[in-house]
Amino acid sequence: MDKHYDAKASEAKWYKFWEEGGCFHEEPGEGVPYSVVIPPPNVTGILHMGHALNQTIQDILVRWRRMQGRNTLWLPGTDHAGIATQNVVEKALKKEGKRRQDLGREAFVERVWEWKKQYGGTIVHQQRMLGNSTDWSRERFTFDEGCSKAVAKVFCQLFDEGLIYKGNYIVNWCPRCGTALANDEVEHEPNHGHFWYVRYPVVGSEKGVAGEPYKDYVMVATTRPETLPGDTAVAVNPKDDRYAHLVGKTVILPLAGREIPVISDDYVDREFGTGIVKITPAHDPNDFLVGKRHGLAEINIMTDDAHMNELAGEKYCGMDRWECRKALVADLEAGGYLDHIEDIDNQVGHCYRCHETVESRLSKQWFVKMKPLAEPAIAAVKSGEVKFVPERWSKIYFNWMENIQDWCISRQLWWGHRIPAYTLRANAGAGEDSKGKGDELIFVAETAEAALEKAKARTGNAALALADLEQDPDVLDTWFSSWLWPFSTLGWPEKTKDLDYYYPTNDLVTAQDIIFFWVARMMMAGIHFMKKPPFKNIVIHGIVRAADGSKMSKSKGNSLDPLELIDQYSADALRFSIALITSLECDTKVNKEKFEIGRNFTTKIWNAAKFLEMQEAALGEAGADIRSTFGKPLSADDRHILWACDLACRKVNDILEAYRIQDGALAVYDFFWTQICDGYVEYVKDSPNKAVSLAILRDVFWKALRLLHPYMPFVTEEVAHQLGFLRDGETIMRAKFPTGYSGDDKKAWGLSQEVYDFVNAKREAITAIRALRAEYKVPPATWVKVTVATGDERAAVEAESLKKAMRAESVEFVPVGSDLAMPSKITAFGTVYLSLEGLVDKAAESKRIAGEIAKISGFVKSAEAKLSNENFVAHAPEAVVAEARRKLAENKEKIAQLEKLAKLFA
RNA sequence: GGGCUAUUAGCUCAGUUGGUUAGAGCGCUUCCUUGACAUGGAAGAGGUCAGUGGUUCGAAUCCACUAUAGCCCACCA
Repeated sequence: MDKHYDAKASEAKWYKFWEEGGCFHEEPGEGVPYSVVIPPPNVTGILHMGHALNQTIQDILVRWRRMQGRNTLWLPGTDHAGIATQNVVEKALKKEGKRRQDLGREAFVERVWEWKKQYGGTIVHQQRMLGNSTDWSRERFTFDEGCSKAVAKVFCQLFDEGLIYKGNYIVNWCPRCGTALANDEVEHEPNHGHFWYVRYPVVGSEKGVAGEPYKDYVMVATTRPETLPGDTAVAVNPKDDRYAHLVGKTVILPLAGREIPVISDDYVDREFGTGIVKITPAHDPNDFLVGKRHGLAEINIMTDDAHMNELAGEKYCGMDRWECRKALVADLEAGGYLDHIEDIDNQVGHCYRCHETVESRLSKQWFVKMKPLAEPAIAAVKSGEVKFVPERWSKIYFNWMENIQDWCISRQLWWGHRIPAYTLRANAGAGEDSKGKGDELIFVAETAEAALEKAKARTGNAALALADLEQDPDVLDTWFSSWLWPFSTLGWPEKTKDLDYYYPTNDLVTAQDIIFFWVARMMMAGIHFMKKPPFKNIVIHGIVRAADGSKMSKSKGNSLDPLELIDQYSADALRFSIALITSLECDTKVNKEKFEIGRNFTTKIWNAAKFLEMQEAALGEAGADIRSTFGKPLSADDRHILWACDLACRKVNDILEAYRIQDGALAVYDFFWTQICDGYVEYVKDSPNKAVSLAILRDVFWKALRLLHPYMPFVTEEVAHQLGFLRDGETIMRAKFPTGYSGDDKKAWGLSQEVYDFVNAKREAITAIRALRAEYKVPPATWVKVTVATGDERAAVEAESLKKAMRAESVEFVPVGSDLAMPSKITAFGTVYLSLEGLVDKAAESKRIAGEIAKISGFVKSAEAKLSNENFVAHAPEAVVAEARRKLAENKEKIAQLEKLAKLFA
């Protein structure tokens, strides 16, 4: 083996080997399936720490299951990310001085596809750097042919079932981009605004003179005076005694002169403003809901680009909204309607793309009725059919699902799945019955041809042609394709073997921020279209944060780049470190130094492997099989490591079964570093039976590598080959994941908890002597005399190995209770005494001892009190009581010895 | 305002149904380049588990309140 591990070369080599060798691929058929779909990253994306965490967890689960022998599929892919991708391409166009409108829809979409072809693979290549064992032969794209088919079918089915409708709704509207924005696409920012107090005269009251107050009016406070022409009511709280007498009356809308009712609604906050609100259903989301409850008219007074329309009144028609605000406020003042103006700090929504102030606006959009879909999805989690890990996330899921709102699925973009709804062009013969209530005739079908047939049948006009149909210009929300991801990627709506075998998937691993957008919707779609929830477990992990706890973002410059970390430390180091420092329970703060853990561990593994190789070479018996130890006597240390290995194997399996990725990393780290390297390797160096010990080391090493493989795929593969555990062409990916030793083997080797504890006790004794040496500043070169008071007859056998470890010229054994005045420490092995032969400063030592006695006395006192408490003795488990007794006795003995010592130094 | 979560060593975090004198990594102190490894080894210092009260023989763990921090939703006319 080389002196240093070349991670870069190794990682490139093995990934190529795995991918080209089809190691990530399985065919449906035999065995128990285990499948996972990746949360598809945006095709515009580049790999960030969130991906690294998310995908590391998935790869650990997937590699582990594969090694267990499950027929495993981890399906990769990307999301077409409508608005983000369109934005990227628009930016590129801008550099050429063009807008998308200059190209026209078709050419623009073509242009986006070209962009995708050229740059869309970036993240897919970056994922390979992580070592993901995704089956690239099944890679999908939410906008590929199959997924598009699925989207069209789903839309049509939901429409036929009456679950999709087109309706007026209040949406966040960006006047500059000309599109509806999802709630998460609106950024709220603090704003210094004003509160305009406006008087609405009560009908029947006398009109005052201009500039003077009306005698009888209601005072409304508003931050949006320009929406006043759209008011269709004013509202008060039903419990507000101040205004109870007004409810049911009508008031005059200033300037417009219309009469509007005074209504009462719980939405109104008595404490805020004047306690009276103007209701503008077409321009405020809350007012919209109030309007629905009270059957109010919705008057849209603005155009798509936020200019006033004719409904705003002749004077304001054509004005920009801010211009209108000025003009209208001036007119209110002139008319005596304006009482006063107040400063107020509030929040105003901005478009996340162009930063224009978002307008709440009534518009025709497509919606999915969510309630009927949500109910079975709630039930699936309630019944335990689908589980959240950690379980608490189900609360958040229920909270959202039980208050679910209809989903606005139309977007005024060009890049995305075109809505499969068609209307007849104006000049086409539509037939008499299609006109009437102002509703347009809509034909929803998966293809234009099918829509045409429907149109012909509906209108009775057989002469209609495709050219007479006009497709809805909008596209669907990106999530409308991702919510089908677990089955559309397996071939649905076709009946494929993959779908049959791998659906439902087993685990879905994602961060908390898309539980609503994605997880909940996948649940609904899976249950509705496949009749089965799309996965069995939903594993939610935290978010990766910067060292100061803030979100990582490129603009802040506080983000770590996983690719840089891979370059500097290796993919294994990145994976292991992130697994070790991340708990599912909460967010993770990371800084660069954290990744040294994984890098150092990689080095440790490499060096330990070198040790094994060298020792075997020296012995001239390279690669002895564990079977060569059968029937041979094993030392306590040999049996100790075998027991520890067995424990580790069981532990890691149990831990991964419970998705405790972090604990698994810790367990395997501790097993390798503490048990194998610090413990057994140190023993092997001086083992009296090296051939046997090396065979054992070889065996536990191979088990450790396999336990580690899900976390550190590359270095484990490399070392497994270097040490000859695998032949050329074989891979650790397909090696069996260790489950521990058989009961028969353990019996034959004489393994037991007792032996394991004995060796731990022996090591404790060694540590105690080292500590005593350090306390009394005995130089390392000085060989000391050690005495051990023990009743354990096994101890004497260890005298030789103790000598070396303690750097003792002699180790003497005496019976328990021997009266020795020497510095000592009590261990499970026995009490160890260190002969100093007058090496210390007596005064200082005497003082130190006094302090120590005081400290231990405190404990003895409280322990005595505890043990004299009848209730404790009666209720506490036996082992706890026994342990307490033992500790008490031990500490009493400690004090006795210290007192002897004190006399010695007095 | 509604919902959720956190507060344990200087830092980042474990601590699984309540039960030893509360652990790990990093950092820090001291010592050690002995043939796997200084990206290492040995030893050590450092915590009244945010606060107050309650339940209990026993609380970091369960309950209530308080303080502080964070997240999500709704967002204020």
